[in-house]
Amino acid sequence: MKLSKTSEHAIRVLVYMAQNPEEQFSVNTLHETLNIPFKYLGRLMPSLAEAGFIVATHGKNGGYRLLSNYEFVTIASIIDVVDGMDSYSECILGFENCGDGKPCPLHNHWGPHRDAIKKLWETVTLKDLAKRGFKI
Amino acid sequence: MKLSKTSEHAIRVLVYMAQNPEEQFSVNTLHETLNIPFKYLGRLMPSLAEAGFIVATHGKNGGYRLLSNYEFVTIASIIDVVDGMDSYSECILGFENCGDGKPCPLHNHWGPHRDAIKKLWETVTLKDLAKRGFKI
DNA sequence: CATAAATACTACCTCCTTGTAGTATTTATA
DNA sequence: TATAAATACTACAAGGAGGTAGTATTTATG
Repeated sequence: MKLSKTSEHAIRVLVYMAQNPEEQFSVNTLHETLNIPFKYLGRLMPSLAEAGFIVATHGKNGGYRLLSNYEFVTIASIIDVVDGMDSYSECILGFENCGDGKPCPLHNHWGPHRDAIKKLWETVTLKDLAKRGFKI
Repeated sequence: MKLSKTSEHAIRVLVYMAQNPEEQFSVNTLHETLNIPFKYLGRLMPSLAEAGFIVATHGKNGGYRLLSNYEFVTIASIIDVVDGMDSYSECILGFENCGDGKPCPLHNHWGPHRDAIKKLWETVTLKDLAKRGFKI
């Protein structure tokens, strides 16, 4: 029922960056602004770059900048990179082949909620979340 | 987005027992029927007994039996014992004081789903789930 | 009373997540 | 060209979840 800490961090960083999508941010700035451990963030950012959300500039005055497709980056695509989206398709009781044909006791109760949340994450984009006035 | 393995086990055990609520089950029987590790189950059951879901009979021919209030035992009360229900009230991004007044970027999207699932777990009882034909 | 079969307890092991530390590499600039 | 400031890489440490193992305790029964 929770995101991993790493997913929380990733979403917060990217939403924060999306509030000033043209700006370049150093890891140190993000660390100080968002209260995310510096070294941990320094390991997360390259994976977000590899995933195609951001791009790094090396050397002095370097940092990270959002890619221009950020308007279409969904929460699901972020979770997918960090945690994986598997749990949003799987049985809540862990049965491999639970489904409409052979449901577990919770299947009919849980399925609609799980699907609704999955669809939510697949629909909401960084742009949707980048409005000011939110706690980041 | 997942229950812990231990919660999965606890729910499966209790739903299975609720299908024959008068019967007494040994840990070994439950282990073999439900494919839950014997020793792990042997540690889980006393905690379910302490929580008031089941009662143990010691010695030869002993085992566990559901208590008579099982009809009113909710999924939430089981999760509460094993995992805790805290995450069903907390902010999805981990903000301590996220709320309607000072929402995080996901608060308005996530809150309704989180609340709906919490209500579901607080509503569904072992009796509701004990119907036959389910995969246990 | 001895034995068998059951729960109860305690210690340990492994893996994953989170976080920390140090060092290498890259690049702007005085 | 030397320095400073940034990312990149790699190893390690702490803690919790899941699982294993062994032993103690309880009790029915021959």
